[in-house]
Amino acid sequence: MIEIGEVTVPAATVSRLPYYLRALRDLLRDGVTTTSSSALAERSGVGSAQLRKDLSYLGSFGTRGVGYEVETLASSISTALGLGSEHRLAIVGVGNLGNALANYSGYAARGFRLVALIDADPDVVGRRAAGLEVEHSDRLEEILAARGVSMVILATPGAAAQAVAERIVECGVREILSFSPVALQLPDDVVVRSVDVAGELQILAFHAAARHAQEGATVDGRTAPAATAR
Amino acid sequence: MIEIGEVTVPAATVSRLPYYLRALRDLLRDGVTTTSSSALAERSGVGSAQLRKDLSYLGSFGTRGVGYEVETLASSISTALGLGSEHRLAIVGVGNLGNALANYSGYAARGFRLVALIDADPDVVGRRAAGLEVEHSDRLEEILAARGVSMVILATPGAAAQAVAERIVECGVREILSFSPVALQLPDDVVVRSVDVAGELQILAFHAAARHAQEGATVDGRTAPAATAR
DNA sequence: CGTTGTGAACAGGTTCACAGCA
DNA sequence: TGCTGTGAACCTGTTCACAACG
Repeated sequence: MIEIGEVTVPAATVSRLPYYLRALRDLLRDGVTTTSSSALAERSGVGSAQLRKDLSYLGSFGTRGVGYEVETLASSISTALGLGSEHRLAIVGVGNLGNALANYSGYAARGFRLVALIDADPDVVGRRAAGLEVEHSDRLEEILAARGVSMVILATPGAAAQAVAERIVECGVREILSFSPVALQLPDDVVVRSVDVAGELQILAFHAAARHAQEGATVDGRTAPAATAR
Repeated sequence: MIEIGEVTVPAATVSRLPYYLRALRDLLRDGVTTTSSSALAERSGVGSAQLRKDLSYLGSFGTRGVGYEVETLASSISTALGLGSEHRLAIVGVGNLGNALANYSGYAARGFRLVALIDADPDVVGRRAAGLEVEHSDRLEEILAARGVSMVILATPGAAAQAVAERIVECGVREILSFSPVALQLPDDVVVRSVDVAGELQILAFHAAARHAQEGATVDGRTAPAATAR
């Protein structure tokens, strides 16, 4: 649970707000002005009760018997998410993935501004992407301070991640989105969201194995790749 | 909860198995042969009770008073995750992100084999990445069938995602890792894991807003500037 | 002894079902 | 009438604390 102002919002709710916001923006684009919890929930991939309960943590935005005004609700969620103020973003680690993330075009529309690209590899330093030049990580502290960076996307190799993260935190950054597959040890007040592509694939592999185990069992009784039983 | 063989494993547990596996591989690399639940938990970023409970769903792997043998445990988890058999992988949508994902080098080591790159853009078709040539999505069904693809990474623009996903499912693929920021409407037996970079940033923004609201409130009631430590 | 494996207590999140209201 | 907002019931997952045991 996360406190904001005098309200408390469950972490699970916060993690769904971006879905609602996206669905609302799609509706706006399509010229829809009013929607209902069930219609919006379907677009967001959740249940309608879930959606209403989530919104109830932020306030009361709908009209009973009618539904929600798309534009109003979108801006309310947007405000709750803190997208009113601009967040200045740096990408540290500009390999394949960091480069792809730099070229992502959706930052500005969502209140983020990419202001620095940083890497340790001399071959990468000096390259340009997204209108920025990649700068050397020796100057990391200087750059983060000068550009007023408040959020960092960390896309370094795993071996470098912990050390770099510590330097970043030392600069006062408290929100990090990490793509490095390591559990970062950082002070409690630092928020780290972690995206791990290989891990996601492994989770899918587990589901595949479960499916095959079941089919194997029901179809012909032979063992499919399964858990080492107890 | 997910059934595999005669065992039932909570989804939350499955989502942590990759962390444990990674930590174990790091230990192996460092030549460590034995570890304890608390040491392994620390490396994985979870509590030790959590780790032991998670492992208990898969079986009993440790020695009381001693701990776990790193290699044995790693291979047990690996088997549970279905990484024994090879999973044939296609990337659909080879833009910035798809390209970066194609160049990721860790697939083979984790039991995945990238066997096709597919895109709808004629400018992209024909390019090479990771030893493969990008092929046109007109031939998607043909390619997935011929290569025995069982898992797909979907990295198309949002507008195309739903339609492409339906074609993929039609080919018998039941595990999809999507990077497109839309809630895919697919049959219940299809497992979709979704990674949304913009969404993750928005969640971080919420945390930043919460932090500022608190500081602003306690400091002087006005909105506080940047997060200079607490 | 020291560490695992696990029942039992707890916490958090989801779903239900309906009262409240335009 | 129909949809929102929400207390209460339910369910899932986490943490505690200790018995089991090499």
